Amino acid sequence: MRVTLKDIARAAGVSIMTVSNVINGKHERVSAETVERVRRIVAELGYVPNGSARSLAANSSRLIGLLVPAESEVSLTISPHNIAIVGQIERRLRQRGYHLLLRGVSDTAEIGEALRSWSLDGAVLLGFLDEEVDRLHRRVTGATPVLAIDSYSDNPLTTGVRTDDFTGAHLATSHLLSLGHRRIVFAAPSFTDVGVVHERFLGFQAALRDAGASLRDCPTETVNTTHDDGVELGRRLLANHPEATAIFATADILAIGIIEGLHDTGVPVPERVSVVGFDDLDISAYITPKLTTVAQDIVGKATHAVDRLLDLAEGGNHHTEPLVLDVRLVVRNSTAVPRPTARNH
Amino acid sequence: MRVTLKDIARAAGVSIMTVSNVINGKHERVSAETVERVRRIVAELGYVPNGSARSLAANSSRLIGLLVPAESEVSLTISPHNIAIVGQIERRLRQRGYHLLLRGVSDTAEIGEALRSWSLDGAVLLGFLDEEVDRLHRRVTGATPVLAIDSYSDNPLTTGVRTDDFTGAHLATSHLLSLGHRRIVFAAPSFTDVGVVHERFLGFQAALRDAGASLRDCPTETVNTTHDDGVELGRRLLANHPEATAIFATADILAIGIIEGLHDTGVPVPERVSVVGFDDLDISAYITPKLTTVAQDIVGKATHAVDRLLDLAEGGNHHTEPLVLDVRLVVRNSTAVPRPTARNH
DNA sequence: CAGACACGGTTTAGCGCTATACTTGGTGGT
DNA sequence: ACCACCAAGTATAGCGCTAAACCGTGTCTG
Repeated sequence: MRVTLKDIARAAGVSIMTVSNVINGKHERVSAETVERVRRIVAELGYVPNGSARSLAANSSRLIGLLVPAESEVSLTISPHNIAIVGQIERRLRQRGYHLLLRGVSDTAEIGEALRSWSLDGAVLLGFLDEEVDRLHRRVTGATPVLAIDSYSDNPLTTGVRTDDFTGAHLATSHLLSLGHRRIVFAAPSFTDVGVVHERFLGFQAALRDAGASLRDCPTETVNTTHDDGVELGRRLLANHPEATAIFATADILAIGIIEGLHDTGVPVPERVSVVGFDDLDISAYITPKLTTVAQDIVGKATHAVDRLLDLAEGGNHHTEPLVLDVRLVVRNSTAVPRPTARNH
Repeated sequence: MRVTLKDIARAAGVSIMTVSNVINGKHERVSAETVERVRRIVAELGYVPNGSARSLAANSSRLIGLLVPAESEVSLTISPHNIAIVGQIERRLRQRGYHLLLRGVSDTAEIGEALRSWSLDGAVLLGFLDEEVDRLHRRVTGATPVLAIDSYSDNPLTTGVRTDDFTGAHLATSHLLSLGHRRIVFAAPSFTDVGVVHERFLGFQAALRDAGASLRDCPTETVNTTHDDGVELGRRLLANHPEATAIFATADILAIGIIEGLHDTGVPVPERVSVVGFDDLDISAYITPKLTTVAQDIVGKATHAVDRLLDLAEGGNHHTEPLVLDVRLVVRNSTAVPRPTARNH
C-alpha cells in the first residue's frame, strides 16, 4: 500500500503533524533531532506526499497550467517558436518545485474548468490572440494568477512577458535599409488582432522613417503565418511587387516558405530578393540560404514568465509593467546588397 | 467562494450523494426528473468538480503523466519528432476526458515521485532509451500502468506503441538500391542501447540481402542524432568513404545536417550522393533539396498510445504485443540514380 | 516568586468528494 | 396477508493532508 504521513508518524513515534511540519520545512516547531529522525524514516520508507490531499487541505496545488490554443479538438496549434518555450517552462517550473499541466483550450469557457478543477496555483497563456487572452481571463474566477506570453492586451492582470518586437523589427528593417534596400515588402498576418504583429509593423515603420525611406514604397502583404502561405506569397511576390528587392516576414516559418516560393519561380535569394525573418528557429539555419532573422530569448521568456507567475502565486508583488526581453539580429545568407539591375526586371 | 457538491445538493433539495451520482453518470440510482433538476442547477451555478478531492476519495485522478527525458535540470530533450507527438497525446487525452501532466525526468528515481504524488492513472514514457525505460519502470510501485513509445524493451508491462522501423528502413534502403546504389552508408547513433536504431539496421541489412547487395560495401557511421553531428559527418563522408554514392540516416535531423555538410564540401546532393532520412519532419520538406524520407504515423502513434494506456487504466485488457504502426516512403529530391562517373571522383 | 513567553510538540476540525451500507415506500408473487 | 425485492434515495465514514488552536515544561524577567 501507499506510505502515508501516519506510517511515518508511527515509525518515528511522533504525531502526524510533526511529520507534516518536517516535510514542509517548518522547522521552527521541531527539534533538530526529530527532524533528522523523521527525515531518515521518510527516506527509508520512500514516502511521497499525496498531492491531491495536499491541495485539498491547503487549497494550493503546486500545479501550474500551461494553456495553448486547440482548434476544436483537432489538434494543438503551437507555433514552432512556442513549442520551444513549452519545454523551457516545464524546466523552470520543475526547478521551482511545481508541476505542469498542459492543456489545449478550444473553447474559452474551458479555462475556468481547467483552473478550478485542479485548483491550479496559476496559469500561463501561450499563443493566444490578444482578444482571446482577454476573453479567457474574464473566465478566471477568484484570484488565480494568470500570465500571458507575448500578449499586448492592456489588461493589467494578464500582464506578462514578451519580446521587444518593436526593436526586433527595427533591427531587421534597418539591416535591409543599410544594405541599400528601399522597396521592402512587409509580410505578416492581419495585425488588427495580433499585438505582436502590430508592434513589429511599428518597428518596421519607424526604421523606414529613421532612414528617411518612404513607407509608400513598402507594401504590406497579409498572409497566415504558415509555410504554405509563405510559398504562395513567394511565388507571386515579384508579379505583385516588381520593384521590391527585399521582404521582411514576421515569422521564420513564413520567411522559409517565401524563400521556397521565390526559388520555385526562379528568383534568386538573396541576389534578387533579400529575405529577413523573425524568431530564429533552429531550422532557419538549416535551409538554403541560411536565414537572416531576429533571435528571441526563449529561455529568458520562459524563465521570467514562470518566475513572475510564481511570485504572484506565492503572494508576492504584482508587476504592472510587462517584462520586455531583448532581441538580437542574426545575419546569415538570405540578405545581401540589392542588385543594381533590380529595376529592369 | 467555490461551488461544491453541498451547494448543489442544498439548491436541489437532495442529498450530496445524489448529486455526485448525477455528475458521475450513475443514473440507475436516480430518477429522470432528479437528474434533470440537478443538471440544471449544476449548469446555473457553474459547478466544477474538484479534481483533488475526487482523486483523494476515489484514488484515481483522470490525470496521465507524460514523462520525457531531461538532462540534469538543463532542458528537456525532446526530439523534433517527439515534440509533434506531445501535442497529439494531449489532444487524445482531452478527447477522452483526461488531463496531461508534462514532466521532465532527469533522474530515474523521480518517476515514482511523479506518479505517486498525483496518483496518476497512468504514464507515457516518450523518448527514453530502452534501458532507461526498464529502469524507470522498476521504480513504478503498485499497479499504475505505464506505456513506452518506441521502446524495444522486452518488459511486457511497458509494451507500447512503436513504428515499423524494420519496414521503414527496408523501404528506404530498397529505394536506394532500386535506383542503383550499392555503396550505401548507414548513419545512426550507437545502437547497442537504442532498439529503434537496431531495428532500422536490421531492416537496412535485410534490404541489402534481398537485393543481393553486399553488406561489406556499406559501412556504418556512428553519430549522435543531431544536426551538428550530421554536418560533421557530411563534411568528411567522401573522404572516409570515397566509393559511397548514398547515405541512409536514421533521423531526418541527422540527414539534414549531412546534406549541409556535403554542400559545405561541394558535394552535390543528390547528383553525387543520395540522402535518405527517417521521420518526415515538417522541415524535411523545407530544405534544399527536399528530403526523401520515411514518414511515421504521428497521430496514430499518439492516439493508440493513449487508447492503450487508458484501456489499461480503466481496468481493461492488457495487450502483450506492441502495436506496430505503418510507415510510408516519401520520395522527394534528395535521392537520384547514382552518377556513372561516381568512381572516378 | 508570579507571570510571560519560548520550545516542541499534540489535538481537532475539515478540505470536497466517493464507496458502502442503510432506509423507505411501493409492487408482485404465492 | 406475508415476505422478497426494487427504485430512489440518504447517512456515515474516510481518502491524506494542513491550518489553527491548544498544551505542558522549562527559563527568563521584573
